[in-house]
Amino acid sequence: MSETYHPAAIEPRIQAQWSEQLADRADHGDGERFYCLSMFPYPSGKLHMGHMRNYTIGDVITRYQRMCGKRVLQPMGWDAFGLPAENAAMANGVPPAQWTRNNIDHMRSQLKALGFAIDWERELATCDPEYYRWNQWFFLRLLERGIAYKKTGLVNWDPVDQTVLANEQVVEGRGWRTGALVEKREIAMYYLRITDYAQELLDSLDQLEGWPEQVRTMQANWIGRSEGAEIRFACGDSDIKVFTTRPDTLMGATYMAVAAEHPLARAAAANNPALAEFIVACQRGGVSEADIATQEKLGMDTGLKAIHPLSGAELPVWVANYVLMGYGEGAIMAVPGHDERDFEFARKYQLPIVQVISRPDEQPYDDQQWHEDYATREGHLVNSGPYDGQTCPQAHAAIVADLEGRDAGNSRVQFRLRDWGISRQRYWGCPIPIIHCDHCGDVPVPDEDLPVRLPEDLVPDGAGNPLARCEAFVNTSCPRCGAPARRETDTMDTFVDSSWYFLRYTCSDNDQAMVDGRTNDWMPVNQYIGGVEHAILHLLYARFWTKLMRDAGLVDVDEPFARLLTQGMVLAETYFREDEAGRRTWFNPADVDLRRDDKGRVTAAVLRHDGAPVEAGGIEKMAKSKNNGVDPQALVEQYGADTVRLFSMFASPPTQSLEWSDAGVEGAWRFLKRLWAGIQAHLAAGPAAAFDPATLDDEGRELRRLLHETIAKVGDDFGRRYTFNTAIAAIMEFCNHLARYQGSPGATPGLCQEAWLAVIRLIGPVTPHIAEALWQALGQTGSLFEAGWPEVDPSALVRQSVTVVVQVNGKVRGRVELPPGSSREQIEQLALAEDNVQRFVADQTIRRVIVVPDKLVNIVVA
RNA sequence: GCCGGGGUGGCGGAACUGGUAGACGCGCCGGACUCAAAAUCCGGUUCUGGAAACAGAGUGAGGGUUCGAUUCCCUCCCCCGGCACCA
Repeated sequence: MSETYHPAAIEPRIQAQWSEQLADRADHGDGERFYCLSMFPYPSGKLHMGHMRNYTIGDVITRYQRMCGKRVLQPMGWDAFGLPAENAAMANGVPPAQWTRNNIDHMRSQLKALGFAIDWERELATCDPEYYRWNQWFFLRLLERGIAYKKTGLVNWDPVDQTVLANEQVVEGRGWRTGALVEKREIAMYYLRITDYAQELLDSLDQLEGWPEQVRTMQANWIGRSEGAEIRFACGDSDIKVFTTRPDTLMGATYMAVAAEHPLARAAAANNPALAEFIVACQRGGVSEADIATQEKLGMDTGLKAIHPLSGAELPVWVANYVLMGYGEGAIMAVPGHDERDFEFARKYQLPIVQVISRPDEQPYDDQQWHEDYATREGHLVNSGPYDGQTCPQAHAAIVADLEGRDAGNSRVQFRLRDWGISRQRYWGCPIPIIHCDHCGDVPVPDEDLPVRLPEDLVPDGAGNPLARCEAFVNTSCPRCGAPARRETDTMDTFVDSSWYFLRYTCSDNDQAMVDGRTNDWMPVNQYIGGVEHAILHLLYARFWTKLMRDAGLVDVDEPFARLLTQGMVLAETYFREDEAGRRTWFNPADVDLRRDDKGRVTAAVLRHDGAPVEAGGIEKMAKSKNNGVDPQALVEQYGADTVRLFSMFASPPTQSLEWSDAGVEGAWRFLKRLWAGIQAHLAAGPAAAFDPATLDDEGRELRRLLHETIAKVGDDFGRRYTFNTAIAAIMEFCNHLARYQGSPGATPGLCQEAWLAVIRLIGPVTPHIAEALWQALGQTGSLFEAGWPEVDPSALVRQSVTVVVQVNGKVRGRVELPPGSSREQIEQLALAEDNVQRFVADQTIRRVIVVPDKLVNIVVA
């Protein structure tokens, strides 16, 4: 054993041993199965801290579970299709395929250097035809079942580049490359009927007890089930169908509003140039919900009148930009008296506002000013003819019944969730296996012709999909009639790729089927780990896809992920200088030095190479745009993988954001050096004889109690709480005690040996290389990770005495020592005898004494 | 705008079920070792007052419940994530 800690020598040696032992294979060992999965990365170039943190969390859980005797599957793969590869291609002229595969090779080697216990035999990349052929195959099954279908949808359109833009490519209403004002455009796309599964996706959230409550809440809100009524308003020769959650307010409807894309709006615009112009104006701007929800509410009267189904009143029909074509029917009945958005709109356009629900305590209704209580269901009906005096629930039922009687409406459940549009007008994705034939229409590619391979040599230029211009790809013949035909050039949403990759890991070598029996052996994933930013979309689509595969008889599970851990983001300080024009230049924290006052407060920041000051821009998510990214690779080279792993687990609990700190990394490095030195000193003292715990002196007994308390604490933190930061803090704390004990004259070497062996096993999941090396140095044979988790000796936990805090009126005034399990009377008596307590109780009357056994006494005086 | 989360010393964070606020680490201050520095080791470190014992204040702001609130309830402020074509 070398005298000092040299990770650069240890880590490759230990990794080679693991590799030789096939230690990381999931089909190695015979314990209970445990599937530990981290969200696979997009191969963006190099590993960033978010990846590093995500995979370290997964590895800690994997190694801990393996030490507990489980047979663990921890796979890895690549979410390899997507927009960044096209952007890189535009910037560098390199085909996305080449760029992506180079990145994968580099990032794989980075992951291997970090010592993750990954079963690399199962690696997959979604851009491999052997993977995406099953996207295509299953899409064709969905088409047969009617789950996949074609309809039109709205997209962002860049009129200059003549291309569809992603929401992130729309910056302040303009195309990111051209600066042109973005328009909404309607195009034909393939959709999946996720709304057919809305109720099940909602109901089964209750079974996901291993998921964070906030994620379940977000998904439930996203699915957005609401109960209400569908109501039909006659309008000329047709009906306007609306959905409302408040049929009880029907008598307060004073106008109708339809989306700009609503057929009625279009029809009305045909001979109304002003309206046509307004509808065109509504086409401006992006399609994202955030854009639409924050824009100014605008509208225009169509001149059409709808007939109120109960009162027979004529209601004006408006086009309004706050009505969404994608939700409900693309039309609403407006009740400005009791809906805040309708109220605002009615005030703006001087439409009538009618109160139909009473206010609390019969306060008068003020139609100049919105009040929160207007939207409640607490009151009774007013101004509603026959329904006056009924409560809201009574009126709800009565009005729906009357509508049903007139065939003008019925009860209905509505979901906010919309069907999943999977078509993308992009090159770097999985081709949709459809052939367009002039005679036969849209014809599915026969199974035996799968996969439809994506040509890998194209380079996008930002103006449309290069696949559409690739004759070799597009031109084919119709599988049905043999006539010349064209391939579909849209590709699939990359969320399709990531909706089932976790199933494929279980059988990635099977070239005959999408999944097989091994899939059911491993599923569901016991622990899934990934960023909270995926809390809704990815996780919802993966749940949905799993249910689709279940209904196709391919898998048995209802839900893919039994337990979910959502990790926080990795943040770092930002530094910048601003020029006269207000443009900011950002400097990497690694190039900035801090000045401090004598209390350690930061007073200034200067750029190292020129010594001149820079401004602190606050702590932000690590990002290229702010130049505040810290490269894990550089730190691994400087300190070794174990130090970087240790710091990233120690700095904050996994679910919270982690603020990067080079000084903190230094602290982790120092701890590992002390650990090494402590064991070095222990070994230098000669062989440790066996010892009898019963013969230990007070110091020895105390140390052994701390050791076994620490073992219990760390096991709980790793296995149940997933608070790795507190586990590491407890290990550090114990090491401080152990080093002090070891250096004391009466130390028992056998106890030190027991303690060090336990410490190494406790820290092993976090810093596996140093732990394995020290395990060997302490004369142990076989791998540390085969050695099992240390067991708590209950006899070591027994205390001689406990400290009880004494409060007077809730303030701590003293402490008393007494044997555990002392009676209330004993505790109270000793507490009252304490000197400082006496000072506060002396001339006062004791009103009450609260005793929390072995912990606290509160004496209430007056 | 809507949905979800967060706010505790100079800094990252701890306090798990309403019971000692500040564990552990960083930084800073003082000391040891050294010709010196680095590394390492020892001591101190929430703020205010005090030599100390100790006292007062203190968990984003304000209010409430309770013997007792970082923890539960109400109102407000600020920051972050998601919003369906970023992944």
